[in-house]
Amino acid sequence: MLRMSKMTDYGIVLLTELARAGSETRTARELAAGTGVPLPSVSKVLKGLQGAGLLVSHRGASGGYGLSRPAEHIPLTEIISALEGPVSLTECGAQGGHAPTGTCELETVCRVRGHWRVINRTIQDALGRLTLADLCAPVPRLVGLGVPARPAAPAQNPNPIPTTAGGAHS
Amino acid sequence: MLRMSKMTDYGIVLLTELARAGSETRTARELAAGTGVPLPSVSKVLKGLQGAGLLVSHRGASGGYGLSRPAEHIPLTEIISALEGPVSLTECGAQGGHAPTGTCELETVCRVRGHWRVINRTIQDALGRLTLADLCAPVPRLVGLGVPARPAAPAQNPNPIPTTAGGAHS
DNA sequence: TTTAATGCGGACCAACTTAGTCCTGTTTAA
DNA sequence: TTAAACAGGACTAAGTTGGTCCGCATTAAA
Repeated sequence: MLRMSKMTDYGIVLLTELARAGSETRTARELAAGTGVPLPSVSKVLKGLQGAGLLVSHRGASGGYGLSRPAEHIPLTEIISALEGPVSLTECGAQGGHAPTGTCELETVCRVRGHWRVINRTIQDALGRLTLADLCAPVPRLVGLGVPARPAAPAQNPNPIPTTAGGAHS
Repeated sequence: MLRMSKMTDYGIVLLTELARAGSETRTARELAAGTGVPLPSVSKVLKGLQGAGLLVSHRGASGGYGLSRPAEHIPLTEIISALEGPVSLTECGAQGGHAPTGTCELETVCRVRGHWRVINRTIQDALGRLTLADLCAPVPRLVGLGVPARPAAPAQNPNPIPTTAGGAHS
């Protein structure tokens, strides 16, 4: 499935809500009400985003959270990696030092490893080119994602087999 | 972390090993010995790949597994989705029907959803452009991944903050 | 000065997922 | 007939995740 954790999903929803508030701050309570995310989880996610430097917080009465910089300057990769570590499909290729060489017991025989670095960078590039501001735009009219503007065809994929094993998982 | 499951990782390692064998078949036992992956797991993964149509199996004595088609015609997306469902960062955008509309309780308020479709397709494109044959090539000299050849800079990312929350997760 | 609202930093738990093991068929070449 | 190999389960242990809760520190306003 290759999915993000729910918390990261929450984080993105909360950030877009916050971006819509412009320079005003919002309390965790307000954001919970506005998005439908349960308050304790909102709290936890916001704390994480604050720790990563994406949000600034004001404590005390009439406190709240605000973006630390304009939404245009917050790339999607940074949001994701703030909440669940470096964007990487495999442990071994993670640049953050998650697998400090030696963790993967197959390392000596693994002939695939070098390729993951490239693949991971590709995904990071695609995700990093998208900012929080893009996610706030009303209609998904995203360009410059690194994929040539092109119809729905699977591009240079010359095999006629329907991608994704068809019914196996549906 | 955004990672694949270990089983999928195994699957890819096993498939490359199998691709190296050309048109010969290999037994689960041989593959386990050749890759270092524990035999029961090898068995499980191969069964999955067989069910998805990526492998053909021959039962009985001197049986074994072989690729169902040339490695050049097996895109990476198909391998991944065979072992862990459709390639998608979120449940709600998954094309396989995993979340049959209504699963996500935030659906009515979620303003981000439309964007995920685009993001997911981007990643699918990048991954689908790569085949098993590419993964077998000795050196990662991969082109045409959909990302314009470009230096290591994170592209249009003008913020000075070190991506990935720095020490928080390392 | 007091009060109440708010974020901070944890500990904690239940549920789910994952990786791994094992067992009993069935098939098939020798 | 035999043994090697795949097929298809059930099962378990460990880890992760999502979610809850609590007491504390901070601060604006009454």
